[in-house]
Amino acid sequence: MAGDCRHFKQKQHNIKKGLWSPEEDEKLFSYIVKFGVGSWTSVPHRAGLERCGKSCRLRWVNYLRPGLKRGSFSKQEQDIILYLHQLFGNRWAQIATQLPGRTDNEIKNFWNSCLKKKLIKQGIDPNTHKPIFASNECNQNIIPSGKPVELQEAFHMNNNGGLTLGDNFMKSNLFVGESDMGIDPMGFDCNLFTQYKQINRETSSPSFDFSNTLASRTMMDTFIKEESRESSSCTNYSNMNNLFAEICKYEEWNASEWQELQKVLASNEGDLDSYPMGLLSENLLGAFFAN
DNA sequence: AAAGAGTACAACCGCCACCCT
DNA sequence: CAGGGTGGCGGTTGTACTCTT
Repeated sequence: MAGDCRHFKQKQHNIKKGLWSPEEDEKLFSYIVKFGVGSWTSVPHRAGLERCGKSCRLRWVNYLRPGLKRGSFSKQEQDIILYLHQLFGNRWAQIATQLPGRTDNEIKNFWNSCLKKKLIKQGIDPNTHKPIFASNECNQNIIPSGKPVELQEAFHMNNNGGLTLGDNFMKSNLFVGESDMGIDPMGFDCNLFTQYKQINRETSSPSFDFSNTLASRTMMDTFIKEESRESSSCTNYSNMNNLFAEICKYEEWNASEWQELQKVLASNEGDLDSYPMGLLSENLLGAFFAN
């Protein structure tokens, strides 16, 4: 079968399985840092490992890759997972794109071992995110019950019970992109920030009100899903400057503030904390400088 | 202290889609 | 167009650790 190690052109004997030793980690890490990945098929041989390429790839992606967060999920991360799972279902890779430093495997494990049970305990069907014994579908909100503060602020409910992207949507940490933690700045515009900008470009209303109708909910779901689907073919470093400009425009910076940032970017130094850039981390700027 | 149960997480498996020849 | 190679994904299993009795 193509999915197992057989399709990584390797002899089947001497293929080690199971947990990775620190020595193996060291070999793989130093090889990739030195030479990059190239073809995973050739990595084990070149790195002196008795593993299949697929196993090496998995170890790198899920464990060794720089920028990965370790440790337990924060309340905010849990809220985001809950929300995105309601939108995407078990599309862990999609969900992971919105959680910088977390891998799809990690999120999947966390869901299966913890969040799922939590929901069931609360009487919520983890598949549908609706109360298990609920009969009236109209009463179900798109935001999970026990609405997380962050999400509430980002997607606040209007008087009709509809969903509105509020001003705080931009400011919420939902917009801390992949570039935070210093990973994958190439994928920055895959995140909800771009989706929001897209929405604002395509609609005249600055708040883009989603009333609580099936049609509008479907519209929003579809929109986000479509945007996410496009995520693999997104930006490159050259877009970063435009991105900064966009953010500054949104933040309504004046000309002098913008010039100040340009100076900092040019001089590659300065105290970035003093800038009103809640969405941008120093790591993002670091990635920008590094380019 | 030991054994069994439960939990968390790492790793594997099988399938699919894409690319290249 | 067909077929092989490869990377990526989601589901599942295995294992180490923790908790409970």
